[in-house]
Amino acid sequence: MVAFVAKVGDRNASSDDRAKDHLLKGKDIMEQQAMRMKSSLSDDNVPIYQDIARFRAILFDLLLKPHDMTMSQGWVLVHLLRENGLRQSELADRMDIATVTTSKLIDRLEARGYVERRTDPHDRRSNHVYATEAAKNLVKIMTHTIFAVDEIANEGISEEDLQVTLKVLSKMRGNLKDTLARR
Amino acid sequence: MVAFVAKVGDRNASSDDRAKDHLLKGKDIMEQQAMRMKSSLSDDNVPIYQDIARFRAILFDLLLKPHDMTMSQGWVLVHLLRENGLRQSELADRMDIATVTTSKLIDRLEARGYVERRTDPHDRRSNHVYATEAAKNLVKIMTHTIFAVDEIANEGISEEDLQVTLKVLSKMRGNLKDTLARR
DNA sequence: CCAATATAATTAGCTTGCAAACAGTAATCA
DNA sequence: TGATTACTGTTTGCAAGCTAATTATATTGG
Repeated sequence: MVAFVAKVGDRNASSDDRAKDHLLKGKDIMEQQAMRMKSSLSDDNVPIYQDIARFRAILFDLLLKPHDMTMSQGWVLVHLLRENGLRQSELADRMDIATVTTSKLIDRLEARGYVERRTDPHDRRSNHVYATEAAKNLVKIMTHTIFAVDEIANEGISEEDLQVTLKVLSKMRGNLKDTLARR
Repeated sequence: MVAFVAKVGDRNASSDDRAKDHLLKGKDIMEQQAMRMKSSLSDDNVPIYQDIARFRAILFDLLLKPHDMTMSQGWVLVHLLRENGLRQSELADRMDIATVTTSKLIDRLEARGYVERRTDPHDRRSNHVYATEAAKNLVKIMTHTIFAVDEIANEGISEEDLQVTLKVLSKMRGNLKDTLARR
């Protein structure tokens, strides 16, 4: 399997490209080369974040299916049982998703009786969302499912390497979040 | 910020739970505890794979928007320019996505003239997909975009830690893929 | 040779995510 | 006070992913 970066590297080095390159903001070729080596070992490692997230979601939803629940909806309940009565916008903040996404997640949860919307009497724009009794079981199930998925994903990985990885991923998330926040 | 695993840990240790625990397959409490420590530093680190994938996709699509392209569609073109004429099912294999997803991605790309379907004369069930001339520019843009996203995401992370992380993520992807393959 | 099975692509229908546009409400400032 | 500005949530419309079912074609076993 040939590395993607190696394959397209030559094409990239053309003066034509250099001239109209605004994505890399005028870094010189050597710097670009260094960055390229750093950013990904091979083409197979570029979409790896997407792949892992997708596989984890499939596995998660597979394990949650018998309990009439999905990963995303489960996370809503986890957040609410930690801070019950959050406004929808606060919930969106906690989960780093758009308010419109929260809105639809709550629709589905409310339809099945897991949560309840109550309008704030002091600010009638706001809905506070409360987890119902039915939701409480789900958190135990979520906990089990998280462990089950992690157990599978982390098989054969040393504790030390895993710690480094979690530290790095945490930094990455911060970098990306900051960039998207100030766009 | 209190760790999720710590908060729900006590509830988990109840004998009731242990009895009907089938997700963790009878591991004893100490083992569960160890696994718990290993799997995630805190609740904030559980959905981190989803977050990073989502943020990367948003950033990717933001950078590709001026070029009338999305991340997922761009990857199709990258694969086709490496192995032109792949069948749809082969493309799905390469990208680790379902064939139905490939089908729709190709629909959108074909509508804008980036790819072309040609029925296999020897097996009329199969379509071979060819990238057109219009697609070739996109690969250069994809390359730039990958670098731009990685540059942002990897800011302030040591080369050494990044290597460890990519090695770990690669293993994780393998673990998850294998598990999903044999379900 | 034909019936059963397998494979390739699509259709239908769902979830989760986004952006843009809207309505309703609250807050600010002139 | 009244007009403008800002915030909260929803509607609409789309992309990208999935499963399940369908259609058409190949392959295989009896």
